[in-house]
Amino acid sequence: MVCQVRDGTLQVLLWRRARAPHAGNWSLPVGPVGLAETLEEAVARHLATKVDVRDLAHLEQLGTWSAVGRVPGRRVLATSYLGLVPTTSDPDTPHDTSWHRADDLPAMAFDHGDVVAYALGRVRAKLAYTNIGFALAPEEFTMAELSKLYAATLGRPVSVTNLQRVLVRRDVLEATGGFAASGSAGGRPAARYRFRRHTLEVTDAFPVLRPRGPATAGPRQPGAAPRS
Amino acid sequence: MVCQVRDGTLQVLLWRRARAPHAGNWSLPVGPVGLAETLEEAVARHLATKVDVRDLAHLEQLGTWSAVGRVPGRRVLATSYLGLVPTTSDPDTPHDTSWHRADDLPAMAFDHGDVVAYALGRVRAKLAYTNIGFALAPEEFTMAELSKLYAATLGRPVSVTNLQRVLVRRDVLEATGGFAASGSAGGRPAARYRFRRHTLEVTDAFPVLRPRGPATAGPRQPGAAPRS
DNA sequence: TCAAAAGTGTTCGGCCTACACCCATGC
DNA sequence: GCATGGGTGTAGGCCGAACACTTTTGA
Repeated sequence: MVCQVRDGTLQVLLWRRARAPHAGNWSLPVGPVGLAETLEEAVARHLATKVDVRDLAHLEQLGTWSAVGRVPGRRVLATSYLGLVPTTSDPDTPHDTSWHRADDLPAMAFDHGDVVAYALGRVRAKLAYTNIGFALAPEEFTMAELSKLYAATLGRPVSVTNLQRVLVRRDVLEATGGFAASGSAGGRPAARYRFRRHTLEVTDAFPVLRPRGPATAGPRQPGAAPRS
Repeated sequence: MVCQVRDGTLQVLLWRRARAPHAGNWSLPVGPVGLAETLEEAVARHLATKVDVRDLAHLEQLGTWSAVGRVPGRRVLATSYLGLVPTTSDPDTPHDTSWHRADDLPAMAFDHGDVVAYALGRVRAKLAYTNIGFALAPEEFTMAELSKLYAATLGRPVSVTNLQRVLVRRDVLEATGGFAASGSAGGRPAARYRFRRHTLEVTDAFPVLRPRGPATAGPRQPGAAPRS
């Protein structure tokens, strides 16, 4: 399942099926695995050739669906993946595919509705305890822009102030030193930030039942303050 | 991958392969999926018939491994599962299978070492934010016993005091009203507890970036997506 | 000088750890 | 009594949410 923040909302790329079963219904992009490729390679291949998605900033496996009747007529196991595309990418999708708002999805073919619901839950959860935002955001951004991106993904407003503090304290973001120009209405220019790393990391593992670490061991010490 | 707390340590059930490839090496119990069964049904079937594991208190999918050369000679995709067995169960395992301490595992066939490492990480993580302990613990227990179980799984000591407070606050445990007998050395009798629910629940979804709920909303509600 | 937008200081509350202290039992 | 083990009270720390306040710009 490929998703991207477009026009201020989280959207999912769907494909309208041409043939039976479920002809005319929306489904996720799918395809078979070759004998000489991994699942990840197969996913990347199908996405690139079928829907022109070549800028996957993150790809992770969700799970394998195996209900016996999930595809009528024959036995098909399907392993689903979550792919994230940054806002700066705009694939040249074919006519039978289009983006759909995550909060307004159509009925879907097979068990793809379950897959999408699971995937959306996972992205939203991971925003809270990993640096997964790197895969949705552009290379550089202001905190206001990042807040809008998070809000679009989560489906609710996100405080700019607290977002900045949390992500900087966790060392997920760093200031680039650059500033965005003020708008025509004036206002203080916004500092530009970037994600420190562009591979998925758990930045805040759940802390319960762990003994309190020695005060010196904490890599919790922040870097330099974002002002210079 | 089946695991259980035995003799105060977390152990994994392994099977010694008789034939090539990897003859003589330890591997996880495996088996093919039938055309008319789900993956979960296939796992339960193989575990029951091959290694007499019939008391799976919890079974969850881990992921699908697809490296091209993972099985020499032919293409095999494998979907791995995590199965948990409570301490009260003692399967009658055949001669070619045996339990191995999680902290002292042998070299393993195929990519099974990776699977085991991944599974152990998942169990340990989920102890912190779900009620997954129900699948390892007996029906009733004292807090001292549960603490030993957690310690065995996590590989480090767990404070009885704080474990009790955390799990009761989250409404994961409830007192049965019964008491364990004091030992011969005396001491106050320990209250007996049980897990309130015996299906996996996220009891403490990661709270970051969420607006503060209305104070009247009571204890935290579950329902967020699983984190993994 | 004022409005607008960004960033910081500070308070508040929740939750978890640690540790001291109280309770119940057998000898 | 007193040792032994279980349970509770309480203090301290960390972290995040909320919000007021300061900073920096354009008109």
